[in-house]
Amino acid sequence: MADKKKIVVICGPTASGKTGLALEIAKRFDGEIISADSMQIYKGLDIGTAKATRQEQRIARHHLVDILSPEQPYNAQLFVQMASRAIEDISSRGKLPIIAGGTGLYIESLLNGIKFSRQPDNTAVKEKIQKIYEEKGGQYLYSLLQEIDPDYAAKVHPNNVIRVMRAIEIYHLTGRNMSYQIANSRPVSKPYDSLIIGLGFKDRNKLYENINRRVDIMMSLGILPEAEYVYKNKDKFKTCVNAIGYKEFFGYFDGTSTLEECVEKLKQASRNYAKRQMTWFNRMDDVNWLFADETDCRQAAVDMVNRFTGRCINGKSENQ
RNA sequence: GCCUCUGUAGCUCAGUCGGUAGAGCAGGGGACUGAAAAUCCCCGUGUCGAUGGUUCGAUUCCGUCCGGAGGCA
Repeated sequence: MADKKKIVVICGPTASGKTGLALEIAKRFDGEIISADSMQIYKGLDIGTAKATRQEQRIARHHLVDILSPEQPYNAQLFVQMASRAIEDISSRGKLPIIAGGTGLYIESLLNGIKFSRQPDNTAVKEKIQKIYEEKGGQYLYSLLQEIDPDYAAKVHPNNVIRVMRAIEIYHLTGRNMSYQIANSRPVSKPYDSLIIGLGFKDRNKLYENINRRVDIMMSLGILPEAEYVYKNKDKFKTCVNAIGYKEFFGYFDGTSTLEECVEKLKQASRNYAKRQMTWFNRMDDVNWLFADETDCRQAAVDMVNRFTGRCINGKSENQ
């Protein structure tokens, strides 16, 4: 326990103020920020992914932002690898690693030290499974999974084709099924000594208002050219076509819907996403929740980190 | 003023040849081990516009009234 690296994690739904809080903590505690975000990793996608601005990034060093080009794939394994390395690096220089982001799977995988099995290039196998799906349907795929891995099949809904395909894929690539992977991927103890701060809202409508407002701001900042860039490359940008903020405008570029409709669609998609994020983070263990709509989050978070790190970089707390 | 259409869940609309209703979306809850900003699961009582009438029984048929859309003058 004693030699585990200390990290601070800031999670929460989109538009809850993670970026601002992370900067504040970084400033006060001499920290560096590691983005736990599946889309901010991409260069050229700034406004739609709500990256910290250039100026903000100057306040504290950012990791895992702007390091892949949009045609490159990104996934949980890569994140865990790169984030672990970044934590080592930051800690070795005596600074505090701050993980901030909204991608639940990534954060949880990192915190639990999930070891993903070695996996060779999977595109061929993926295509093969995809073809089976197109020809024989989801029910058939599911029956394959039932044979390969009855335990995992019992946990996955037959309609969840992506999961079913992935489980079949992992079996073909590694020779071991998903249940085996899950059972053997967790170390005995968690790799980091972590303080997890969750940003939540007592009143969900406040969160939704924040989201709507932020989409309007994105419009004024020029999200449209970014969206058009993704639209024009949608066949190449395999991972980031999924980003909320771009695909909602495709109808506008196709001429099948108005700009207004697309903006509404974007707000809607963001709200739905925020709710899914809340579900994920609510389930996670050891989250210290702060409610952005009723407490002074900044100060409360600073106090928490203070207690956690046992040091006080910038002197006294503000309320004295 | 006359004629036609229309008023059903927060929204868009089905439907009931008269036995008090159901989809999609929204909303709520949940799942999640290499696509995760993805993918998937569960949750539907609402004076069926108002009011009279016919009927054992009306949201459904008839009358009147009040909204809304269109057409003719």
